[in-house]
Amino acid sequence: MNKCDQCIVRQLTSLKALNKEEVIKLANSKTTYSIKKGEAIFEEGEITNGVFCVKDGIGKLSKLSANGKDQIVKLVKSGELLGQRSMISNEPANLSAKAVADMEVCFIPKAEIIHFFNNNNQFSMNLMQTVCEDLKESENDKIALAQKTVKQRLAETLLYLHATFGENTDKTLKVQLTREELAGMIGTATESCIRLLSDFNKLELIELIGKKIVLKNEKALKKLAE
Amino acid sequence: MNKCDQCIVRQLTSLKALNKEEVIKLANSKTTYSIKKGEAIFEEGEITNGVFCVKDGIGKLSKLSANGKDQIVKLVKSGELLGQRSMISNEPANLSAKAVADMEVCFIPKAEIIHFFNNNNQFSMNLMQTVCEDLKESENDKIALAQKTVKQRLAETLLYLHATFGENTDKTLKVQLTREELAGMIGTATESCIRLLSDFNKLELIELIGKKIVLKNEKALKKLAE
DNA sequence: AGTAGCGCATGATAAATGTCATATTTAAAA
DNA sequence: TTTTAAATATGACATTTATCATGCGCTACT
Repeated sequence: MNKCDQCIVRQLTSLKALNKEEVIKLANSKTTYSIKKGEAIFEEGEITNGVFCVKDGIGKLSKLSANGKDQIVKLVKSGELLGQRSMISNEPANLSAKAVADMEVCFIPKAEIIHFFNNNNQFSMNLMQTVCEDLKESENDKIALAQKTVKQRLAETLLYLHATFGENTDKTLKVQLTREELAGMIGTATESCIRLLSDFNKLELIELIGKKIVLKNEKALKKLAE
Repeated sequence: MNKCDQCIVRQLTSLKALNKEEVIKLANSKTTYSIKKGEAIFEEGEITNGVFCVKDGIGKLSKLSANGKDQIVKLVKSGELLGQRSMISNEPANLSAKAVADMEVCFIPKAEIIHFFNNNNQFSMNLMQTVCEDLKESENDKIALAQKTVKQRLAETLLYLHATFGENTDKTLKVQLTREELAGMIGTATESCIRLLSDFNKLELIELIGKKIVLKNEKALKKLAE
């Protein structure tokens, strides 16, 4: 079995506060899953009864809206926990979690998390802080959505994707989202997103290599995003 | 001194989990403030070093954006805690808190909250749950901003104001926001907001009595908001 | 009473964004 | 390889929303 005490990713999460004994408990209760690109970890409305720790890959949290569009609320990468909110609130998942790139995740049952939360102050404080961090980010996103134009949000999102997930050796963005997904992140129509990418391309802010994207002028993008 | 054990509002917050001894500790450390309509409880960037428990009145959490508009992120009423997020994250306030109607708030120093958090599992779980609730709401707002039209968001917001804050004896909404504030809540220009209110008025969905608003056809508003 | 200032209202217009139609390219499947 | 479907791209147009200009009606102050 994969021992959690050797897991580097654990150190990036709230779980870093666990002591030796707790880590053993964790290792005995967790289940590891491989999720292929496009597959779901859990769907909106499901009761998860635990959290998923992302070991590798990239995932998206999204919600299908009335008009049929899939709104991406957040992207996640290794070192993040998924499903904490629903678990704590005792509610079915508000969002779906799907893999944008092949993922490895560990499922940790609710009972374990609650036990750690009640018996390890550092852990509960860490967990609290991550949720608070998510809240802050969400509020700031809200403000951006309310006050920035689609163009500004696209520029901002491209910079965010580059800063958060990095680039390949050919300088293209490592996260490869479809135009539809990108549109879903910034809250616009797919065609509008494609059109603006073309504009950015013509202005040499970015370069489009097939479906891949290279940031060519980050400074100008930053200025555009304000 | 106002004893916290008699405070009805305390029962509505995470603080309901405190035992007798803790409530005495709370009563000895808290400070009560009166905030007049328009005044700030704290401003964006301030370090608050504690939380504010809203006893009475209505407040808004907002952020001034680059273009000079004040984006309202959330309204708060009695029974809510303010500034938990910043306190937990050890960061200056991300948002300003101002009174929309005269308020009474109690300030509770950080040290007390942290002490309760570390020594009372029920309290820490309650606090965690409120932050999770805020997060869920914020994510749902984000989706609405990204996918609904201004008209839909206005209808939704009017219904929310009615459901959350109720109405006066003359049926007008109890929260009295300026058109500018209302526009700031739904993320649009003041003029667009005014124009849509006029439209709703003409369609008899609402009635405008001076600056006050009466919901006349909730069913149709709900349908409009989808 | 006058007048200054602010919030509300509305028109005219421009700009941003969405929608529908239709190519074109890319990737997957047979 | 050929075939097919899906993703990307672009044009034309409709709709939504923002912006600028102006006027009205309060209310506060002198």
